Amino acid sequence: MADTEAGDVAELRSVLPRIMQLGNLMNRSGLGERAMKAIGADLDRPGLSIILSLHMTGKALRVGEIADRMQVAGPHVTRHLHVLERRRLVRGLADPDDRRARLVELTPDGAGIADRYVTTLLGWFGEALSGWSPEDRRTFYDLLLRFTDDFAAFLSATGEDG
Amino acid sequence: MADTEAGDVAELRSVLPRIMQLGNLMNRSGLGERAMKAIGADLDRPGLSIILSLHMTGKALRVGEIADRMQVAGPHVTRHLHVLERRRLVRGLADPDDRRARLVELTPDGAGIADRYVTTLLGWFGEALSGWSPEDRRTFYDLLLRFTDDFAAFLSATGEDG
DNA sequence: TATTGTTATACTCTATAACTATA
DNA sequence: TATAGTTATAGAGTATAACAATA
Repeated sequence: MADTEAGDVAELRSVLPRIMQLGNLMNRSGLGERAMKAIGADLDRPGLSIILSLHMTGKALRVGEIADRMQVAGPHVTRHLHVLERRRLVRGLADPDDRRARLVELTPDGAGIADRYVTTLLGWFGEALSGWSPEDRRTFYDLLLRFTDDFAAFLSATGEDG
Repeated sequence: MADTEAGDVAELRSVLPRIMQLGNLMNRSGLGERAMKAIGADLDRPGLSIILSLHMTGKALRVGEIADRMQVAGPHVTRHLHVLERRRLVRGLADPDDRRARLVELTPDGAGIADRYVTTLLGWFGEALSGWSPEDRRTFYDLLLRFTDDFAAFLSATGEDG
């Protein structure tokens, strides 16, 4: 048992850099810029992030909800929404239930960009995984889902009290 | 075959948000700040990133090599190295082979912070995975390694020519 | 002439504070 | 009095340009 624990830690230690690397590949590394270029769009990262939040949710969101999903402060979203609205990629609606709030939704143009962006990224992942067996892909998807769920749950469980 | 392909794409589409989420958990989400707090250190993110680069490589690096690993421009590294040097977390050495270059290495203090940081993160991952069977962990580690390798290889293969 | 690194400068991203309108 | 959002302001992170020293 002690051996098993020690082995696990050693193994995990060798994996940690890869998890970090994956995080960097997704965020830094110019992956997003490359995909934007591939689809002929030129949004900055905050703008893209807003559009993807709306796209992945599939419905109109309040400004605060977008900020929560992006994990940024409210004013940051407000500012970038101005740009997106001017470019007719999103539009604001009144919230019938609360007149303080503002609902934001994608225009067809905005939805098109989001969809092409996601499709491009999917294509790249598919190519990177083209040498994998269907079983390995499936297993990887399952375990990755489980891992993100468990890790996010751990973080939120330990984040509030300790 | 067509069905298999379509199924794969649909599956991948459902996984992509999780890969993005994992990237966000690693980079945004305050995970790093939390770990810094847990070990009683107070480095900013660029400083931490420099120290981790040195720690993971395990040897002295040139300024340009650090910048490459962090995927940032050179002057950014130079600036933050000043701070780290003033705090005695890294120190610069002359490169005997090339007098233009400067080698940077961790001091014991710097190495201590890097090690405690990594150990803290490892502990958290271990806790998040505490409900997993050893077989599932092992499989996840293997596939994650393979995925980051394959994806990084795909990006660098397609990045230069097309 | 090309490369390593630094200094100087400017731009992007994001947070905090102060405020307005509605609840 | 509390909440949703905006405006104004400030600070961190990062890039580009200009330069110095060595190759």
